[in-house]
Amino acid sequence: MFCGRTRTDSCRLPRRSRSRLCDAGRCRFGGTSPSPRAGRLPGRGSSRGEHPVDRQRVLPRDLRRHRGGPGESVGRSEHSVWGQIAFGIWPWATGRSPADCPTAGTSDWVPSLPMTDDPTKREDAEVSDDAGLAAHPITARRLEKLGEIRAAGGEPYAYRFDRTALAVDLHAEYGDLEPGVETGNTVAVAGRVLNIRSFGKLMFPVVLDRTGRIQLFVARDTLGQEEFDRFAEIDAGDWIGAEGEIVTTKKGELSIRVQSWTLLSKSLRPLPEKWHGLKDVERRYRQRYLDLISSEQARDVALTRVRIIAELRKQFTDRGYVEVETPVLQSQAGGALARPFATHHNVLDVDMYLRIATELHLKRLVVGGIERVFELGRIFRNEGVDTTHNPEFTTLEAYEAFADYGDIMELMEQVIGAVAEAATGSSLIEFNGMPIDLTPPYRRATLLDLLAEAIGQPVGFDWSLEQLRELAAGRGITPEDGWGKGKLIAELYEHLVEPDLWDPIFVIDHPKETSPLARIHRNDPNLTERFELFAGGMELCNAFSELIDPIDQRDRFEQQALARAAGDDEAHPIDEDFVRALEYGMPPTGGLGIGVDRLVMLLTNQTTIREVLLFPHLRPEQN
RNA sequence: GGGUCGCUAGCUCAAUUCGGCAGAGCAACGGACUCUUAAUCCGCAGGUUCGGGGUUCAAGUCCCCGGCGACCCA
Repeated sequence: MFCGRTRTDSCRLPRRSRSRLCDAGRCRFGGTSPSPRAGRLPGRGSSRGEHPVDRQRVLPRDLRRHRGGPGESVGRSEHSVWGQIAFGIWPWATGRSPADCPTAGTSDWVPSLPMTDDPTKREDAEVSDDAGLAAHPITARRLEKLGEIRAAGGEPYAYRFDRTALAVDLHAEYGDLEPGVETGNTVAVAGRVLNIRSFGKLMFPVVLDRTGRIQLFVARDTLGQEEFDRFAEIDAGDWIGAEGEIVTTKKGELSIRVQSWTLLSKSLRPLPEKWHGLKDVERRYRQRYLDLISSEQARDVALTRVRIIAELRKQFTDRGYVEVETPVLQSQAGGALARPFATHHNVLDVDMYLRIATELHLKRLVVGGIERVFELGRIFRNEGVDTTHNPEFTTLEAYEAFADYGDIMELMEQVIGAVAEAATGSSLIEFNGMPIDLTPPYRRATLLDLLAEAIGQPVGFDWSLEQLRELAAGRGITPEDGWGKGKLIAELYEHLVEPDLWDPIFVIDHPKETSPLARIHRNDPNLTERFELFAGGMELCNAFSELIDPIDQRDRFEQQALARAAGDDEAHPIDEDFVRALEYGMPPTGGLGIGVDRLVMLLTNQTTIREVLLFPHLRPEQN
C-alpha cells in the first residue's frame, strides 16, 4: 500500500510561488504527486553554518502571521532530552560492555572489504595518521601525555568503571539544595570532561554523561597534592570516572567533591569550541559524534526520534498487529516505482536489489492469514539527495484484514495523536515557525473538492480531456501525450492544492489512473479508495483499500511491463508470485504506509531530513 | 543536470571599493589565583587561506579547472 508515495510524493513545505512545477512521472505507480523537489522552504537565506536552532529564526514573518504567529507555539521544555533520558529511553543508555557482542569483528558477511593486497600500503596509511597527530602541537602534546601516563605506570584506556549515579538523577534528587551544603552521600560519576575552570588549588571540571552534565569540585585539600597535580593534566574531551561527596558550592552549584578519580579514556583531539560548538553543517553530519557531544539539540532530536519509533511500534503492537521482517535483498524490487540499488550474490551468481518498499511481502503475509501485520524498517531508493530525500529511509507499512480506508483513517488519527503526545507531550506542535494542531479528528476532503475550491469551479471526470488539458496548461502545467483525465486532475491537484495544505487533512479518493495499487472506489469507477494524510506541507501517510483482485492486479502489472519495455526503468516489474498469492485469495484489507523520517521532521521541528538521521548520506570525503 | 553562495589557526569568525606584511575570541602552551558557571588576569605560540593551474612586481582576494557542502531551480 505504501508504494513509496510517502517518499517520492509531495512532502512540500509551504512556499510562496506556485510557479515551480513538479516534474511528473517520478512515481506513477502510486503517486499522484511525484515531486522529487519536495520540501522547498520559503525565504531561507544563506545557510552557511546554519544550525537547526538558528534556522527557525530566519523564517519569513509574513508566513508566521499567516499561520497565527509564534505566540501559539508550544512549549516543549518539559520534554527536553534530559526528561526523556530520565525515562530510560536514551538509546545509548544501556551501558553495554564489549562482552555483549563477543562476535564483533568476526562476522563473515562482508566479502568485499576493500582490503589492500599490499600490507605495506596499509601500514603507511597508519603511520601517516599517527604522524598527523604528532604534527600538530595540540595533538602532539596529548600523545605526549599518553606516553607520560604509561611511563608512570598508568593506563590511559581503562577497562571498566563502576558508576553509581547519573547526572540527571543527581540534579533531580539534589537540585534544590542551598549553597554550601555537604550531604554526606558519596557517589561515583563518569563521563566526558567538557571543560575545566581552574583556580590554582581548585578546579571545576564539567562532566557530561549520557543524561546530562554534572560539575566536579576538585580541591587540593581534598585530593592531596599528588592526585591534584595528576588531575591537572586532564584535557577537555577525556573520559573520567570520579568518586566523591555530593555537595553544593558556595555559589550553589551541585557538584561532586572528588575524593578519587580514574582516567577512563584519553582524548587525543580537541573538542569543538565550548561556546559556539560545531557549526559547520558538513562536519556535523560527517562527524555526528562531535555534534552529539557539543549540541544538546542534536541529542534531543536523536532521542525524540527514538521515542517516536518506540511509540509507533507500541501503537500497532497494542492493536494486535504483528511486527515482521521481510527481505531487504530481493531478486526484483517491487512495491513501488523507484530505481533500486543493485548488488550481486557471488555464490548464487545472481543480481540482487535492495528493497524499495515492504508492500508486496506484507500483503503475502495477509494472504497467509496474518491478518494484522506491520513492518518498521529501512528501504532504499537509488535517487537524488535533498532536504527530504535520503537514499535509505524508514517506513512503517501496516495491513489490516477486513478494514477499508475509512478504518485506516481512524487508525491514523489515533496513531498520530499518540505519537505526537509521546514525542512532544502535546498534540499542539510548531513546525517551521508555524503552529499545527494534530488533535484528531482531521479534516477529510476529496481531491476533486479541494481542486474545485482552488480553481473556483467544480471540476471532474465530466469534463472533456481537452478541457482538462487546457485548464492544466493555463495553470503552468505542460500536459504530456499519454496523460488521461485522471493524471491531469492529479497534476492539477498537486500544483494547486498541495502546497497550501498545512493543518492535518485527509485528501481522499484519488483518480484510478494514478493509483494502480488501490482498489476501485465503490461509488465511482474513475476513483480509488485512497487517502493521503498531509500535515505541515508534507505527506505523512498514504493508504488504500487494498487491491485484492488478482485479475485486476495482473492487468496493472502488465501495463507496467509495457512501460518498462518502452524504456521506463522505474516501471514496476511483474511479480508473478505476488499475483499467485492473490489468486489464493486475499481478504479485504486496508493498508497504510508512513514516512517515518518525515513524521520525525514534523515532530522535532526540523525542515531537513538530514537533521533527523544520525548519519545522513553524503559524498565520500576526499583529500 | 543548471545557477548562486561558501570553504582562512583545533573551533567560531575577521582581513576595508579597486590585489599590498593573514588577524581576533575561545581552545592549547607558560604563569597568577580555594567557589567558578563562556571564570578572570598576564604572557606566549599557533596558517599548504579546500586542491591544482593561470594573470601579476605582488593573490585569501582576480581568472580557469577540480573537490566537498548549503540553498535555489529543473
